[in-house]
Amino acid sequence: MMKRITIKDVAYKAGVSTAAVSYVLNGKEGKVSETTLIKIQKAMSDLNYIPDFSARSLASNKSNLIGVVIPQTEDQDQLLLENPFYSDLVCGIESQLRLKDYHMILSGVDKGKGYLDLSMQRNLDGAIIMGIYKEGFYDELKKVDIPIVLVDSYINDDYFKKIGIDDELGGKIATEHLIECGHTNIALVTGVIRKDGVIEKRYSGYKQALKDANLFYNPDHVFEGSVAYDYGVETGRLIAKAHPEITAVFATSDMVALGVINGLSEFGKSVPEDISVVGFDDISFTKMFMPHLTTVSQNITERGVFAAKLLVDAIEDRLDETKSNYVLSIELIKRDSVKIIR
Amino acid sequence: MMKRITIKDVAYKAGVSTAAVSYVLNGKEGKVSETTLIKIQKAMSDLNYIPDFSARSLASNKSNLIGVVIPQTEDQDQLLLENPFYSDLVCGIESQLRLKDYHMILSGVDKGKGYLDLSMQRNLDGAIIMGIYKEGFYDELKKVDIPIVLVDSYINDDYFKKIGIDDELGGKIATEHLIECGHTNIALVTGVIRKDGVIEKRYSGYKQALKDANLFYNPDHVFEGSVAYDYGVETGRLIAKAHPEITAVFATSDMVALGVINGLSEFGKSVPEDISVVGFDDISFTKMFMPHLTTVSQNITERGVFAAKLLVDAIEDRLDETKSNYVLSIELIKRDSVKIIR
DNA sequence: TTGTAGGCGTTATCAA
DNA sequence: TTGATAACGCCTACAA
Repeated sequence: MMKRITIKDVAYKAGVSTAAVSYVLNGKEGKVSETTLIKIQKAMSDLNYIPDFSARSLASNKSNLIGVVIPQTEDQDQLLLENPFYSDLVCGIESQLRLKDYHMILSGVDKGKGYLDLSMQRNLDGAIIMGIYKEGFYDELKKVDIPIVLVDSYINDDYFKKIGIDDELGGKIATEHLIECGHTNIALVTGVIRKDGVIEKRYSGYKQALKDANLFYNPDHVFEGSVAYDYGVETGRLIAKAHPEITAVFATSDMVALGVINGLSEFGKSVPEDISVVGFDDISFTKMFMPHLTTVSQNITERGVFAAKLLVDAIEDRLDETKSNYVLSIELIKRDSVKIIR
Repeated sequence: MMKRITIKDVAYKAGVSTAAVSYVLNGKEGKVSETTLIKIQKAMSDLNYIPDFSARSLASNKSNLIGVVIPQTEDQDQLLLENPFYSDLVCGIESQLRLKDYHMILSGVDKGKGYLDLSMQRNLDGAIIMGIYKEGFYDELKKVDIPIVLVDSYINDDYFKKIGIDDELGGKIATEHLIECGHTNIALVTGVIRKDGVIEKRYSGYKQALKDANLFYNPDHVFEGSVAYDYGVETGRLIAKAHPEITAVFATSDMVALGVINGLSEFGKSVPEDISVVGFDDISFTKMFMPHLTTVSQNITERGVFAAKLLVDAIEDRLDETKSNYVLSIELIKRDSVKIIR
């Protein structure tokens, strides 16, 4: 192991005190004279000095570490990174954090255990949490007292910065589009509708659109299971077999939409000829899938970037304290999975 | 912020010295008596003690942090996490690391900059590097003197632990399968063939299979560009338009294979009826794609788990020092994208 | 088996 | 504008 170059070595070489070095390290301009600044900078680069963040964190309580939490599979074993929605988000977050000189600890959260441990152990400067968790989880989070950005959560608590989209509107425009195209029997295929979750809002939007169009809301046409691909397949089959009246499907995630399409096709139903499908998310994968999916786009990577930027701003104290909800725009992208039937 | 509980508080509450607490913290059994052990444990849980890893890292040079590096997009901006191959791998790594009480810093590496900085700053205990980088990168890595696991690299240096598959064999069995099915004009669609990379080996396997079957190797049938989806589309179109003689394609990644299939279909060619395709990787996506892709499976998530396990073993010094290459098994998964033509 | 105390690399306070 | 020096929380000889 190469001997570690410390602030002392730099100070010695530059002929100044460690305090001076620390000042320039932390960009405390004005604390040192031009000449010493230059001496120190030279010494640092000559010696190839690399600061030790552990020491810095110990002394200053600032770690430049951000915790990023994403949901896990049911068995709490694997991260849901295979879901392109989350991986896109993480990409955005990472690129922005790196830009701002932060590092990211990506992890799931163990069942039972909370996130308190990790945040305290590592002196996290902040955290980005995706998905929704049980109540106690958030209470714990508050105890740590660091800035936290919640992605896709309708938790009603101004302590947290929340970034999301207007999910209700999303559900509404997706459904409206189908209605405009002449569909009246529109199924909803969705994940579990839980309080404070995005799904609940999309569901509301769906119902609202039906109501606005004076269409009958049929609970039998709501298929509530999961937003994963497999549930889509299952439901697609079911619709093909048992619901000839259904001519369109609004799926609350692209993944489940793709599943529906494949499930339908197993029974000879094709999209959009026989049944129209609208998805939600606009994951990068959809471009590879035939037919190209009409979907509600939410610019996922950009959201990751935004979340990271917001968090860093909060950490570095240049944020409007009062604002806690940030809503990004969405857009219906019309592609080839919807047929006009009148 | 809740006042931090330190080792001192615990010691005081348990009526022992801080040293004793530190001993039990580090599982130095035998250093403390049964009774003090119990007292300390009680004090720890009563006070809800959470150790500070920064301090620990500073004092002991052990951070329980692992660096994980994955390749980035060309512009060095975003991680390639949208590539399910990497996200699956990361899932495997994370789950295993969490199990062993390590955390993961996931990052790309900035152009120009090396990885030395991050590893030194954070006192990384080890690193997992995916993909291949330029020579200097590895030299730097060695300077840090921590265990390193390389995924998918044929770098010839025993300093690093390498985990991979027999890519040459993979290329061979994929091609052989096509040959067995009667194909003689088999195109190769692949990423850039670079030294010490996996692609080079798969390419060798391809050539070897042709040779073994006394088939003519036609350089015009090698399409070398990238392993990304878009290049596949492009090449699929090209083959459809300009290469009627080609009846089969071996694509060196599933992503590019899917691209080829879609590119072909744009010109009315369907798989496997008109052209057969074999992929490589067996990413989780393939199950959603029609036709189901015949591919060389490499059990990606498990590889991630294995890489993490290997690294932790190396860090904790229970590894056979002499062994530096670990080769995991692969398997040809026959699905629906290959047609028997004789 | 237990406790004391110095040190890890940095920041920050306070004098100079 | 500088420089000693005491924290920060933990580990680990060394001594008791």
